[in-house]
Amino acid sequence: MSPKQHRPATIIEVAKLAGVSPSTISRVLNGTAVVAPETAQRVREAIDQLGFSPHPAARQLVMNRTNMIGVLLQEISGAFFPPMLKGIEAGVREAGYDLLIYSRQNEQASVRFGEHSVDGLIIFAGSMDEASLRRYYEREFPVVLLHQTPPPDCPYPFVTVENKSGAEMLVSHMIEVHHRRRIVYLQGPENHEDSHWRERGYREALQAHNIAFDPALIASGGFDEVEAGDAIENLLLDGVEFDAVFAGDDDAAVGVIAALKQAGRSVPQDVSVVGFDDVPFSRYISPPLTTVRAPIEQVGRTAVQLLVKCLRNQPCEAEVLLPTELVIRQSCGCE
Amino acid sequence: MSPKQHRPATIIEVAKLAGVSPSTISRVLNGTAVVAPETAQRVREAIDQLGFSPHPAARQLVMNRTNMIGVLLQEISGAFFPPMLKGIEAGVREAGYDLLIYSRQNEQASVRFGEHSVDGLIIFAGSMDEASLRRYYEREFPVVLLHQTPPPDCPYPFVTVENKSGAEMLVSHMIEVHHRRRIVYLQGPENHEDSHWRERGYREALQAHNIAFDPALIASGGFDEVEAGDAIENLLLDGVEFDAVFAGDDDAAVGVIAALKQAGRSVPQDVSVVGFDDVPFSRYISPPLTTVRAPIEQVGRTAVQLLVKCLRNQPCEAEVLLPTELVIRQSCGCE
DNA sequence: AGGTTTTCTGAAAACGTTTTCACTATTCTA
DNA sequence: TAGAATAGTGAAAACGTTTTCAGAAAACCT
Repeated sequence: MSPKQHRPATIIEVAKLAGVSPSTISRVLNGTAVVAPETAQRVREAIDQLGFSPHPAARQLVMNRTNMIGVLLQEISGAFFPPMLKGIEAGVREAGYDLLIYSRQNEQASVRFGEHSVDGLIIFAGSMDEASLRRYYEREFPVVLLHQTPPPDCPYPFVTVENKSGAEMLVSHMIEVHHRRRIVYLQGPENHEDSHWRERGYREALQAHNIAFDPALIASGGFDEVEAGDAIENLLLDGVEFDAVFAGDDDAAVGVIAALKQAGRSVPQDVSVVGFDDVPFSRYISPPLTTVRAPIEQVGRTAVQLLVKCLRNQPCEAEVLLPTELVIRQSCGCE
Repeated sequence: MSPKQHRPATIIEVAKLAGVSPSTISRVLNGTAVVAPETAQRVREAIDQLGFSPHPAARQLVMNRTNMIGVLLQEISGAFFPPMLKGIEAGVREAGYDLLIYSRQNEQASVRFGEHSVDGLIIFAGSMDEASLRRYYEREFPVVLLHQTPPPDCPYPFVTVENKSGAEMLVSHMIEVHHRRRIVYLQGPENHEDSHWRERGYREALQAHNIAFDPALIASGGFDEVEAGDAIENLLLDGVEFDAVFAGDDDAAVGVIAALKQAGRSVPQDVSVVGFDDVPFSRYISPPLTTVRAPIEQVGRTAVQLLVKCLRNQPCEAEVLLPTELVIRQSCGCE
């Protein structure tokens, strides 16, 4: 059908073939003005015949928008990101945009990243320093934050989950039904807001049950399987007594369980272990993991929806907090 | 530092400030010609002062390349895609490109997708029909295929793993060391090439040990947890006798194990179960899964490297087959 | 029937770069 | 010292769209 030309057809060739001006082609393409039905028909035929599709760069240049949404994150790995990414992808698709992924493993985010490469940016916690963020804000560049509250002087919208109440449910459960009293908490990466709120929930649950907070029971698990395993190992080596572990997240929990077994402690008889997030494999590990379900996919999708509202200059929530839900399995000691 | 202008600076303003022509700015920006050291210095200062960065669309328009690589896949979920994506991301980053993700959940891939939006495309098995693929080939659009051999008339490069020998190792192991003779194979999604080769390996292992192939032992597991579980349930209901299951992949294997336990069969005492891929959680399920390690991340990275070679008109392998490796854990019956 | 609105279309400017070509000043060659 | 090569720079065309403006033809009014 279409000729074997190496260069794809341009709007001008289509115009010539249809016997009209480029303006008219543009109009039927975008429905931006009414054109006579017969003309439109001729144009459509010409388009088909040449297999024409408009050059995005040309369009971007004149319209000053790319129709792309960017997402900035630290790394794709872990059990946590895939569902989040999936939600983002779905949201982006629904809204008719394309998705540009930036994972800056360790490099600093380029100051001017995405400035005109994308129409808006979704930034995951910790992927960008405050200074850069502020620069975006000054330029009124659309951004929504994920699992991170913005600094007060650049009030970007953000979406996250109810970390504190989730954590509270978790440790209250271990205290109330399994009578645990010495519960260790494994912190996430430094300055990770999720970790901060989970620790708050942990402390409040302790307090509500009149259990004194013991700093010796806090260690760093990095939301990471091996780091968490090492942390537990060290605790054991140091002779710290504990009968339960709130691992921070599910990834860390599997590391904890492995380390505990390795050391000859049985889970959940000797020590209860709980995670956070309810990633897909949590139900399959041994013992099946008691955790809190975070609507990860929904977080991603919601973020996109917020961003799109901003892009359309529609009013948009300043923050959304998605609910979490306790899911009891067996690693806490339940049957 | 930079003025609070709403519109970012253009190359022309930089040129004015530095007292040179736009051409010169372009030259120091791209190092495309030698410019006097003092001039270059002045230009760099002007660039910094205005916080200038070139508009990608303008550049794309004139250079006719986007500096983006696209990846087309069906869905981000499953344990398989994240590592693959991670590898792709790493490769893309290394090569200095950006990554555009297209997941077409169920919609057909637009015929002209990516034609000028990306410089090249990585297409995962089954994400594009042959007709569209052929159209790309006619237009000499750079593509590399993932886990799929191209049709003979469009010999695009492809990368995949040694499915056949991996499967062979797996079932030979079950035959030789665990004396299994009635081994079911759960096929993947229809026309999935990985599944095809794994079945070949399965059959050859059978044959090598003089075990007759029994069609009753073949069912469809879809490389999916619940589909695989259902398949096993049905086999059990139909009274089919078997003492081992090669589940097709790891996702399916967890479904199989769950279904077996549900039915009161113990794994691995009553029946051996093995998967394929060695996704991260495989070691943590109960019992730990015997499987074959496929270098998934490496597959993604290699694909990008091939694609980049094509983009640079360097010679590039027509196919690369990454080796697989047996990893013995306990679901087969080993200790 | 004459004026006014409406409908449809085209010319041309703009978007922000890269690149070719030509030109000047400088350095080299013999 | 004259001519030739070289280094450094600028003017302007090109990339492929969208959009503003204005004009022609057709339809509508009274």
